[in-house]
Amino acid sequence: MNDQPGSRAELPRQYDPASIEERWAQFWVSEGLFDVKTPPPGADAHAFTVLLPPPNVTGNLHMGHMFEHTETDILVRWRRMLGHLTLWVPGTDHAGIATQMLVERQLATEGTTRQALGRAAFVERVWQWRAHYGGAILSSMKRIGDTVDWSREYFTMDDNLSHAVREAFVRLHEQGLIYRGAYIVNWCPRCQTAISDLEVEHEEQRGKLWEIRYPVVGAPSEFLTVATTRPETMLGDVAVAVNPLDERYTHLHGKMLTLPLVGREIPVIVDDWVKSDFGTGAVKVTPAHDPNDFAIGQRHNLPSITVMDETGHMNVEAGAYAGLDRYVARKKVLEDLEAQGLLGAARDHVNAIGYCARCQTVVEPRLSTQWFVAVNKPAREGGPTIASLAIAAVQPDASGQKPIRFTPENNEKVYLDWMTNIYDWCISRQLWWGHRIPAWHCATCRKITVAREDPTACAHCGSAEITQETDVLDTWFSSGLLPVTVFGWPTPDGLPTPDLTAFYPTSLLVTGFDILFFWVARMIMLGCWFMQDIPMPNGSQRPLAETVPFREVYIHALVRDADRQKMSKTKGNVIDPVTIVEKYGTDAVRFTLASMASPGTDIAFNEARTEGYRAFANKIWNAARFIFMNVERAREAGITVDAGMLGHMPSVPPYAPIEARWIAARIHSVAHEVNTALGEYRFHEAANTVYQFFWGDFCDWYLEIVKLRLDFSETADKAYTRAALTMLLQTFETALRLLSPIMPFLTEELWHALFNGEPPAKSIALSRYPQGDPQTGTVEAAFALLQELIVAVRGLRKDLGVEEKLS
RNA sequence: GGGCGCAUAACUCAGCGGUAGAGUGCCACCUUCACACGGUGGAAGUCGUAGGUUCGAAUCCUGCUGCGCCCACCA
Repeated sequence: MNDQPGSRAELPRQYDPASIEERWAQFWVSEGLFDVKTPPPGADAHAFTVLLPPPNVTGNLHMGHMFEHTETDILVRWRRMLGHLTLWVPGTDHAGIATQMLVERQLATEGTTRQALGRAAFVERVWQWRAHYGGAILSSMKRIGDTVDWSREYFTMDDNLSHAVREAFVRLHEQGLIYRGAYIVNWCPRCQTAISDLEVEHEEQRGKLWEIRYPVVGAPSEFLTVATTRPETMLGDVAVAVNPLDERYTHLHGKMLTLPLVGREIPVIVDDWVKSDFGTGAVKVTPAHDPNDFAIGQRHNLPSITVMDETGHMNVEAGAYAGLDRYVARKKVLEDLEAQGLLGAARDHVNAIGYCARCQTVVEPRLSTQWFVAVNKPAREGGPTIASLAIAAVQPDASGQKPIRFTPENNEKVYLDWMTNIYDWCISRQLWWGHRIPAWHCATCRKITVAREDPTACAHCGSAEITQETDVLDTWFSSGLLPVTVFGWPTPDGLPTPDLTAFYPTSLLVTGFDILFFWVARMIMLGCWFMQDIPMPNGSQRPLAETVPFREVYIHALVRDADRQKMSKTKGNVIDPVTIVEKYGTDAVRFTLASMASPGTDIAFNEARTEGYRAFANKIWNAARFIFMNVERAREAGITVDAGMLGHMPSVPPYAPIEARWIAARIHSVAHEVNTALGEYRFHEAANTVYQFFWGDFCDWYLEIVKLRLDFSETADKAYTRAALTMLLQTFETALRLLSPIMPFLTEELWHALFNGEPPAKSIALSRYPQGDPQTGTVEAAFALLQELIVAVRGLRKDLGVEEKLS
């Protein structure tokens, strides 16, 4: 008759997660239990701060998210219960290229395009998309019990964050660290934008290495043979390069060649970069379509001829081939060369083809004008570079401590290798969805004005003929700033905001390997760079260790399907966490993920395992039913347990029954082990330890023995029964707290019920986490002996065919 | 071309120097008043392969085989 939360009346025989989870999820949010007020300056709050990797608003949460959120939430709940001021900041990411592509796809199904819509209308469409998916993501997070601070939830294109992005851009520009220029970049002909090296996926493919004979001018019947994998680019050749030491070609140095099919004359040049032992030892130089060729072109002052447009079709410079798709052009070029007898051998050749990570189109290296961040250039003579700070941030400082620590450790090496070999970062994208670059081009003097506020005139010549740059910023430029921007950077006075003082550096980042370079590295780069100028609260210079965006990075594994396949929408093997959660209960799914979360090992998610943990939840539920039932019986017999005894680690006098001394020792051991495991991100160990304790020790042994002690008859020794009952309740209550970071819903429900609706705190999540001392093992050893004896007797009984009821 | 990871019970995975573990599944018995999403008992692995170190190796080292991943401007 009483279905209020926290009522202990008449629990059903079977645990039904659906009947309680929505209720508690709502309660946690509506009560604002995990919202954190900024502590006043000077308060020593022991903050534990985590920034949630903002999910992309490209779709709903997937199992990988739930895994990441589960691990983080376990740690966050644990830290909170340890008494830290615990802040977990949620948000969502606009995910420029990814989201734009999905909306374009949606438009395609409606028979239209973004171009037909126009920029403003298209962006409006993307905002609608974002409203839908962003909302879905946030409600899923609530459903799975993430204890984030909802009052601080953000979207990467919120006004304040956009403002910060702009400030960062302007500041880097002022420091001479942002430049614009024509360079070879990875270009996706489908997305029609530049993409970064990281957004290119390489795949080895069998192809051909074609040899083409270039006639030598003034020497009839003499040729210089080059080798290429992309013959169509020859139309843009401006030279042929050979190694200066290659004696085969010494006589051709400085000679001119006739570029086949085009007729243009191009020089033979020498460059160390050319490897004599590859191909023919002669390289065609196409500066507009190859990064190495571009570098050669720079060294030798060669022109660049672009023969392909932004859609991957040949342009007017390609003459007769203009308008052809790049692969059609390739075929035709080969045919025409063949016809002219200029095509040599076509050798089998394996090389790595680059694909756009978003749409899988083959990427084209292309000369185009882009914006870059100079990562290896100091802002002032002798000063640090962005990369140098990001390198120092993971290496031991003067005190021998690493400002940032990676778990698993080997990720540190991967990070360092990447950061030490880093190139300038191309941050411009020819997209419509994102932060527009705050630069204005002057039609009069052609110069560029970069400004904090939208200018009305050119800063150089005063002309009003200015138009804003159409490019937007790489998504990761804005998300890379999040650790500072969510806490109020930039500040008008250049001093740390109260939030920065209290919460920066954040304590921990839990994220996947796939965004180690994209995001983790960029946060370190930008965080260290901008925070070096923000003094410490006492006005002193901020040391490197206080500029880092986070002190620890935990890199989690990947969730795969039961067959170890990577989950992907195209394969159709994506597991929707909400579906699974509705089927088994959130706690069972969380427990599954935790129990399999061994650092560094991918998870093959299979439901069979979840079924097992659903049974575990049911076991806990029924243990509670049993206990509550006995509390009720005891009350009827005039025996009550002092609620003041609850909330502490069970302790027993030496004369207490052995099972009481044993379970007390066990829960101390278990608490100790679980705390240690969580401190080392060993989720599976924590989960298995509590599982083993609750089912194996508490239910199978302790509970069975306690049954014999609970005598409510008239003649019973009430003090004796009361002591047993107290110990039982105390242990159970402790176990609930121990379990609650992993199974927050069930433990919340039972905890409130245990206190009969009058718990000592609004939520079990606000209670204290059990702490235990390692045990000497004497009681445990003695009890183990007893267990062995009982098992032996049971076996004997079975062997002899004695009926169990006879005892 | 560099670098990394994994191979343990039918399945999914722990263990990582000292007598092989868990969940699921399987077999037998038990519907006993918390729970059949249960209880009790049980079967099940020459820990990929070949060597080496050690008193002792699934656990450390080396080679091999098979998967998988990351990084890379040799046309």
